Order: sequence, then C-alpha cells, then structure tokens
Amino acid sequence: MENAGVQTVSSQRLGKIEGVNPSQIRKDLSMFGSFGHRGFGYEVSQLKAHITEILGLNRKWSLVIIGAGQLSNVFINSGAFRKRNLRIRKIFDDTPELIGKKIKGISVSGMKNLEEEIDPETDNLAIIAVPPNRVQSVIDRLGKIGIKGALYFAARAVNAPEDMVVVNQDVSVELGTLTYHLKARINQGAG
Amino acid sequence: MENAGVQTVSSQRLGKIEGVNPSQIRKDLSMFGSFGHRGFGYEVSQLKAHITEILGLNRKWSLVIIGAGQLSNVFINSGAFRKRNLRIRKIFDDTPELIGKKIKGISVSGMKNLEEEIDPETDNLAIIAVPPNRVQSVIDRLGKIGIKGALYFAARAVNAPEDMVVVNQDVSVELGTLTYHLKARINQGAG
DNA sequence: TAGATTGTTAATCGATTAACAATC
DNA sequence: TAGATTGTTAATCGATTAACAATC
Repeated sequence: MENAGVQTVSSQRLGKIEGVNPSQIRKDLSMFGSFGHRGFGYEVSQLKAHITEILGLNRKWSLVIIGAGQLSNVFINSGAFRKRNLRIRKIFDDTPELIGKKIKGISVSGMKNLEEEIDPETDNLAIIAVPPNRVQSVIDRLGKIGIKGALYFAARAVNAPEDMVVVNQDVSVELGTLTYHLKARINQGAG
Repeated sequence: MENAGVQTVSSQRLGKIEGVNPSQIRKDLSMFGSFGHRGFGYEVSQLKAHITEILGLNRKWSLVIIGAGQLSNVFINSGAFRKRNLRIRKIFDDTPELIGKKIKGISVSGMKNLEEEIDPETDNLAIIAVPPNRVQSVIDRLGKIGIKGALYFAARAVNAPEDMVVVNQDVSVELGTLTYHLKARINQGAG
C-alpha cells in the first residue's frame, strides 16, 4: 500500500484484504497500542512502522544458516532477510569444497566448528536447512550453546529447550492442506 | 514412529510429541472416525493410513510449477512430492534457454502457453514460484482456467476466486514470529 | 456540524479441556 | 479381572464479533 501511495487505511479495508472481520483488526492492533485516528483510520506508513516494531524488525538481527544446499541459496539470494534487518553472518556445511570459501560474501565453516564459531550474544537465530534426519541433532547443538530461535524445514516434530523458539516451515503441511481441501471439493462436485 | 518400529501409540504420547492436550488428539481424530482401540491406543500404521486418506494423499495428484528458479529446483529435487503421490507434470518459465528442455525429466514450457497446456482435469494444483510482483497475475490466469488449488511464496496478500484454495508459505511470516518472540525474551532478560 | 471510524466493552460463538462411561 | 485408554459429552475457557460511546 505504501508503494501504491495509499495514505490511509481503515480496519474495514484491511479486513477485506486479509479476509477477516474489521473488529478483529482493531482488537488485535489495540493489544499493542492505539495506532489509528477515529473517523479516519490508520496512516499506512505509521502503521507499518508500528507493526515493524511489534515484530522486533526495527532492530538488527544476526543469524546463521546451517547447511549450504539449494534451499540455503534461495535464502541467501532472496533479499527477504536484508529487507528485514536480518543479517546472515555465517554458513555452516560439511562440503569440503565450500569450507573456507564465501557464498555471496558470507563465509562457510565446517559443521564441527559450530559451537566454536557461533556466539548467541552475536547470533540471535538460526536457519536450519539440513536433511530432515539431521535437524534434531543441529537443534540440540544450537540449544546447548544458547541459541534462542530457529527455523527448520522437515516433516517431523522436534524437541527443543524450553526457552528456545523453534518454528517449522516444511512445505508438507501446506501440501496436505491443499489436497485435503481439493479432495473435499472434488467429492462435492461428484456428489 | 513407523520407521522406529513403534506399533502402538496413545493420545497421551501423541499429545506429548506435538505439545497438545491428549483430549485434543482424540477429539480431532474422532471428527473423522474411530481409529483407536480402547485400552490400547492407536496402531501406528493404521493411523498413518487413515491420516493419509483424510488429507487426500492416498490418491495421485498432478501439479504444475510456475517459475523455474532456485526455489522450484528445491521442490523438484526434494522427493517430498513423489513421496506424497504428488507428480510434477510440467514447469512454466520464460527463460529462453529452458523452454523446450527438461529439468529432471519434467518438460519446461513458456509462460504464454500456460492456458493452453494446463488442463484442470489433469492438473489439480499449482506451485507458484515466481517473483512476488508476478504472483497475482499467475493466480488470476490459473483461476480463470479453473485450477482449484495453489501454493505461493510472497510477503503479500492475493485475491483468488471463491472456489480456489490458495495457501501462502512465505518465510517472512515465520521470521517475524521468531523475532517477535526473541524480542520478548530479550526484554524479559533485561528487565 | 454530519459522517466516519476508532478503541473498547459486552455478547456470542467456537475451540479446548476435563471427565467418564464404554470397552479392550 | 484390573488397568489402560478410547470416544464423546459436559464444562470451561478464550477468541471472535457486535455494538457503541468517544472523537476526529
């Protein structure tokens, strides 16, 4: 909206865009403060700034990527991180040809140096892009040195320390969602 | 669990693994049938079969990928699709060097042939892996020819026809979730 | 001022959890 | 049989929505 030059937006309009009730929009936002103006709505740039702050994306974060495969490359090249103040500081992988090299300016270290080269004071979170059967061991190692947040991609549940936020974003769940709904529609069409 | 040779599992144990109340497990499953045995729990292989069927993953699905970038390659190489009976039938992209070629045995066509070469009777769903600003137009085109399900990756909301299930899986949301929680923890630590 | 829209309280709705009879 | 655990009903809890005074 900001790019489109929209100045002001109402809960009504926001609700329509996101497919939720306008009250929901107002209620949710009011949990964090009063960002709107009665009679007018919300100023787009202000609202964006507030949400950015709520999410903690107004400050800089440092992160490491574990695993230097195709998926990691997607992230390294995506710009989604830079745009959100998320700096990829280091990559860990066990491929001999990559260790000691740089990928897009980010240096690659061997997995065995993980504990040594990650400092939770510096690196706030980790993206775990290793094969599914290695995810748990990586989380264990990261948890042990005190990393407090991680994102992983695997069709399985994992264990993590109490004070570590671990989020899964495997495509499997969404694929299941799609086929579940499609199945229902097809049956409906047939019935 | 099946791989680990576990025969039987209780709602108690499943709840522990997923971090939810055992009642929740039983209630949710009972929406679709009675898959357990009183006094014993659920038989792992049977439960898996039931869930597979509920999700519609017991039948074969055909899908197309729009966009032949790095992300598409992750999917093409991942095996997550084949494992779930999801067959990638065709890829669409506008890179001249790719059109007419095959990627891992899947043929690539130009974007302009999209309407011509996709038949919703054959292709049930689409993975949209194009730059964010092109996602909406792809959804419009797919919706028009009657594709009923799509998965896309972009930090923006889209419009789709009523009868089309569109799921977003952009990494941005999860990154925001992580920084939101981390921020709270850090403030807590400081306070 | 009249019209619009917020922020918030109250009402509704649905989802989660507890409890327990059924039963393996 | 005694112990365990489901499937389901009832109770609780929380989330969503409606309503409206405040006010721009």
